[in-house]
Amino acid sequence: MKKIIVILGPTSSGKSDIAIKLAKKIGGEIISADSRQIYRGMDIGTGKVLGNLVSKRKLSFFLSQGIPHYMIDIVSPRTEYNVAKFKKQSEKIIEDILQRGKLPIICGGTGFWIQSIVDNVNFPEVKPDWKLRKKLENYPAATLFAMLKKLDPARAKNIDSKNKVRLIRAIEVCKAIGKVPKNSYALRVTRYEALQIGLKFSKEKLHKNIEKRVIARFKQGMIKEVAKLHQQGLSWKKIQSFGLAYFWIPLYLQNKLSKEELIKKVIHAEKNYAKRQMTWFKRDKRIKWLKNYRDIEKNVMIFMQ
RNA sequence: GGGUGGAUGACAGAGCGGUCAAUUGUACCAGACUGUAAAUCUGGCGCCUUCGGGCUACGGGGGUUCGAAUCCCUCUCCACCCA
Repeated sequence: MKKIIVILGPTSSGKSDIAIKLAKKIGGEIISADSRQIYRGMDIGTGKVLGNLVSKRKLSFFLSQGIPHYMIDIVSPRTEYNVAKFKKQSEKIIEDILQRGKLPIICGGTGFWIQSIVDNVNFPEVKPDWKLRKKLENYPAATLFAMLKKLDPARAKNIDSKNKVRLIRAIEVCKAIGKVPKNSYALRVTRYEALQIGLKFSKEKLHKNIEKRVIARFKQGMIKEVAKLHQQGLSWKKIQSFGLAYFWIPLYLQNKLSKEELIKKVIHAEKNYAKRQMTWFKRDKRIKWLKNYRDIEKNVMIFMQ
């Protein structure tokens, strides 16, 4: 089976550096699996550009050395993007990389997106029905759950009955194609043989890294970046929907928050985010958790043989 | 010096005689996750437990009461007002 490498980990774990080093060593090309780095104009806040990670100059340096990065800056922040699109698009890229005899390295922190490729998750082809969604949003979760139960008892069985976002999507799929296709959540036929490597840190170390990085980002002009996005016509609400720093900075720019509070909030949000990421990763027992680059390289070499 | 209002779990803040180990929010811990995933959602959160319950708790001390976080007295501290 075709082989791919995955480098994953929580925010601030230094994934990018490792991935680039590895790519250079073994002739790899990098596919970013990051749900926010896909957007153009969101550079500092998403960690695309940063001191101890990959500065813009550094990034182009590596690019010029023939290590391409895919799935970065691919759409405008106005675009509705999602896992299904990510999966389709990056699988094409993976095939292309493999065809050229190179090694695809998926690098990122968006667990769901990584899983979509590793487990070949099959998403139903049902586009968002905004009118329906708007209507359903008014109902309480219990009502939505009852609706779904009638439409598709099988899906109702394993859905989170209190999560409106999920319930609405499930109902949407049912309305469009009868019910949620079974294989969309039960059948997994893998397409690639993936070596998933996780970068592990103690919580203390990770928190320190996060603090350092957030402060560095502010120094680099993260606030200006957000102001610019707004100038370009993105509403505060839209910007806030991107989460973390993008959630809090608009409040500061509207004078609803002091700078000191802002920095605190962003650091806190990043730490919580890292925790959520780890919760996701922890349950995948196939992930090999490693600490230093040498071990990673060794494991990759063995895997490649 | 006089008066008034306060003191509640990590913090904020409800409760104002029993149904209170104490609403709620935040923080913290754990978890879920199949087309929004940096999103969305769930559970736990005094101590002990053979999971029946037991113990210690709403600033300190004392009292009233079958019963007090809730009422009374007093002390300490805080806030505001009058001197």
